[in-house]
Amino acid sequence: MKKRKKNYHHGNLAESLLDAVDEIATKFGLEAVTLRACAKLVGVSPSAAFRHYADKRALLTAFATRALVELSATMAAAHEQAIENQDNAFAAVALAYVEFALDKPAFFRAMWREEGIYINDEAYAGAALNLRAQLQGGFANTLEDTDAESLSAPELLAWSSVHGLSTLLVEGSVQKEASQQDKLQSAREMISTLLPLSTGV
Amino acid sequence: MKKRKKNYHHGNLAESLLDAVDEIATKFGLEAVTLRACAKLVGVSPSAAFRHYADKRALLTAFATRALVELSATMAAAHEQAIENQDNAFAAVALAYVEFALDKPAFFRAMWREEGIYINDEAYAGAALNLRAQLQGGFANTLEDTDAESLSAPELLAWSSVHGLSTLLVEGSVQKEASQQDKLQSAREMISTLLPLSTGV
DNA sequence: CAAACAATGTAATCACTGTTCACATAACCA
DNA sequence: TGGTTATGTGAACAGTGATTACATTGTTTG
Repeated sequence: MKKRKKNYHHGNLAESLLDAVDEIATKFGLEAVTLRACAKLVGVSPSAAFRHYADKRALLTAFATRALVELSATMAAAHEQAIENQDNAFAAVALAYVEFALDKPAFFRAMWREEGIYINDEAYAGAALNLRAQLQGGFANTLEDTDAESLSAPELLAWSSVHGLSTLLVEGSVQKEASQQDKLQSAREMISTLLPLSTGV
Repeated sequence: MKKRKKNYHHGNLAESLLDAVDEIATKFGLEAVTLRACAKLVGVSPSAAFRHYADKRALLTAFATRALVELSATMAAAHEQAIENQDNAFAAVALAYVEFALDKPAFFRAMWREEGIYINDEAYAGAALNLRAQLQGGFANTLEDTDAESLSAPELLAWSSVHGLSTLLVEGSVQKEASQQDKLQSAREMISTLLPLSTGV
């Protein structure tokens, strides 16, 4: 975090650019993220970015990867704490998913869009795979886990519903005017409707 | 559909531009949709578009509206046919939702993005409301419908899961390599897993 | 230690984007 | 008929991502 001044070489421009994306996306939305704005925010010429990222799309892919990692960490923490408290791990992880989307909509939006990121990028694909494992891990306590590779129907339903609710809330298709609290409450109710899946089998 | 040639005035440029968006988005993806490309496709100067749409965003909003209307119609048809066949109406409507997303990913993508369209546009909001009614109507047979205005927990779960699965499939986060058939099969399984949760009041 | 080399940043420039403005043309209506 | 409105044109504008030749710094090695 040290800021040496007057440095021709920035030090770790790659990471700083991601911070810039974060800041701009959080403040003004993903569509407002521009290569030049990021460069200016970091205090560097626009073309400098291309030394670290082949593309704007590559930059966004790196950002999406960071988002995936953060979400994984959030879910892992929720999982751990639920086990400590002897709460239902599935419900905790599912709620953490929605909560993350509500807290950091720019992150959440950036994570999944096939157009706009390089979905086959190695780091991205790895993070996505890891998140999926995290999801299945979160479900593992409660859901029938037939195959480690493919998602079982209950697992797919769980992920789909949680992901879908997050999307609908973030995009304003549902409860546009509601408070964060109300949205979370809806999420809780939806998740509890989902719970019978976990007790069976 | 008549194409009068050499007309300085196009006739119904507004609609034709939407067709152009459709064509380009379907062929090359939503991100490839450019005002100039649409204009060229229609055979008109770029600035002509602004006589009919205030913005590029307004054009995309109109396109999203069209998509919503089509989806509503698709679901209505599925609903009707299910009743004829004495099939489960909810399952039919839900499957139609996913099927639409898979068939017309550009439409589906365009429908929901808050950034990129004017979510408060009158026509758009109306179509969205109508779709929601359509959804609740589809569920009405099987789901407990407590309140016409707000979504009940089972309704929210139903919409969320169907919407989430569609998103995950369209964005390639799940079953990226699978065939259309396999994806639909997964959808069917997920929906049938969902059924007991929704019907059991 | 200095010279060669690689890594990193800059400035100028390109094609393309959405958008605007003054103007041209056609349709409509009194 | 003539004038008003609706619609389309062409030339511009600033802003975008991207490339190129060049400048600066950090690192390695003889």
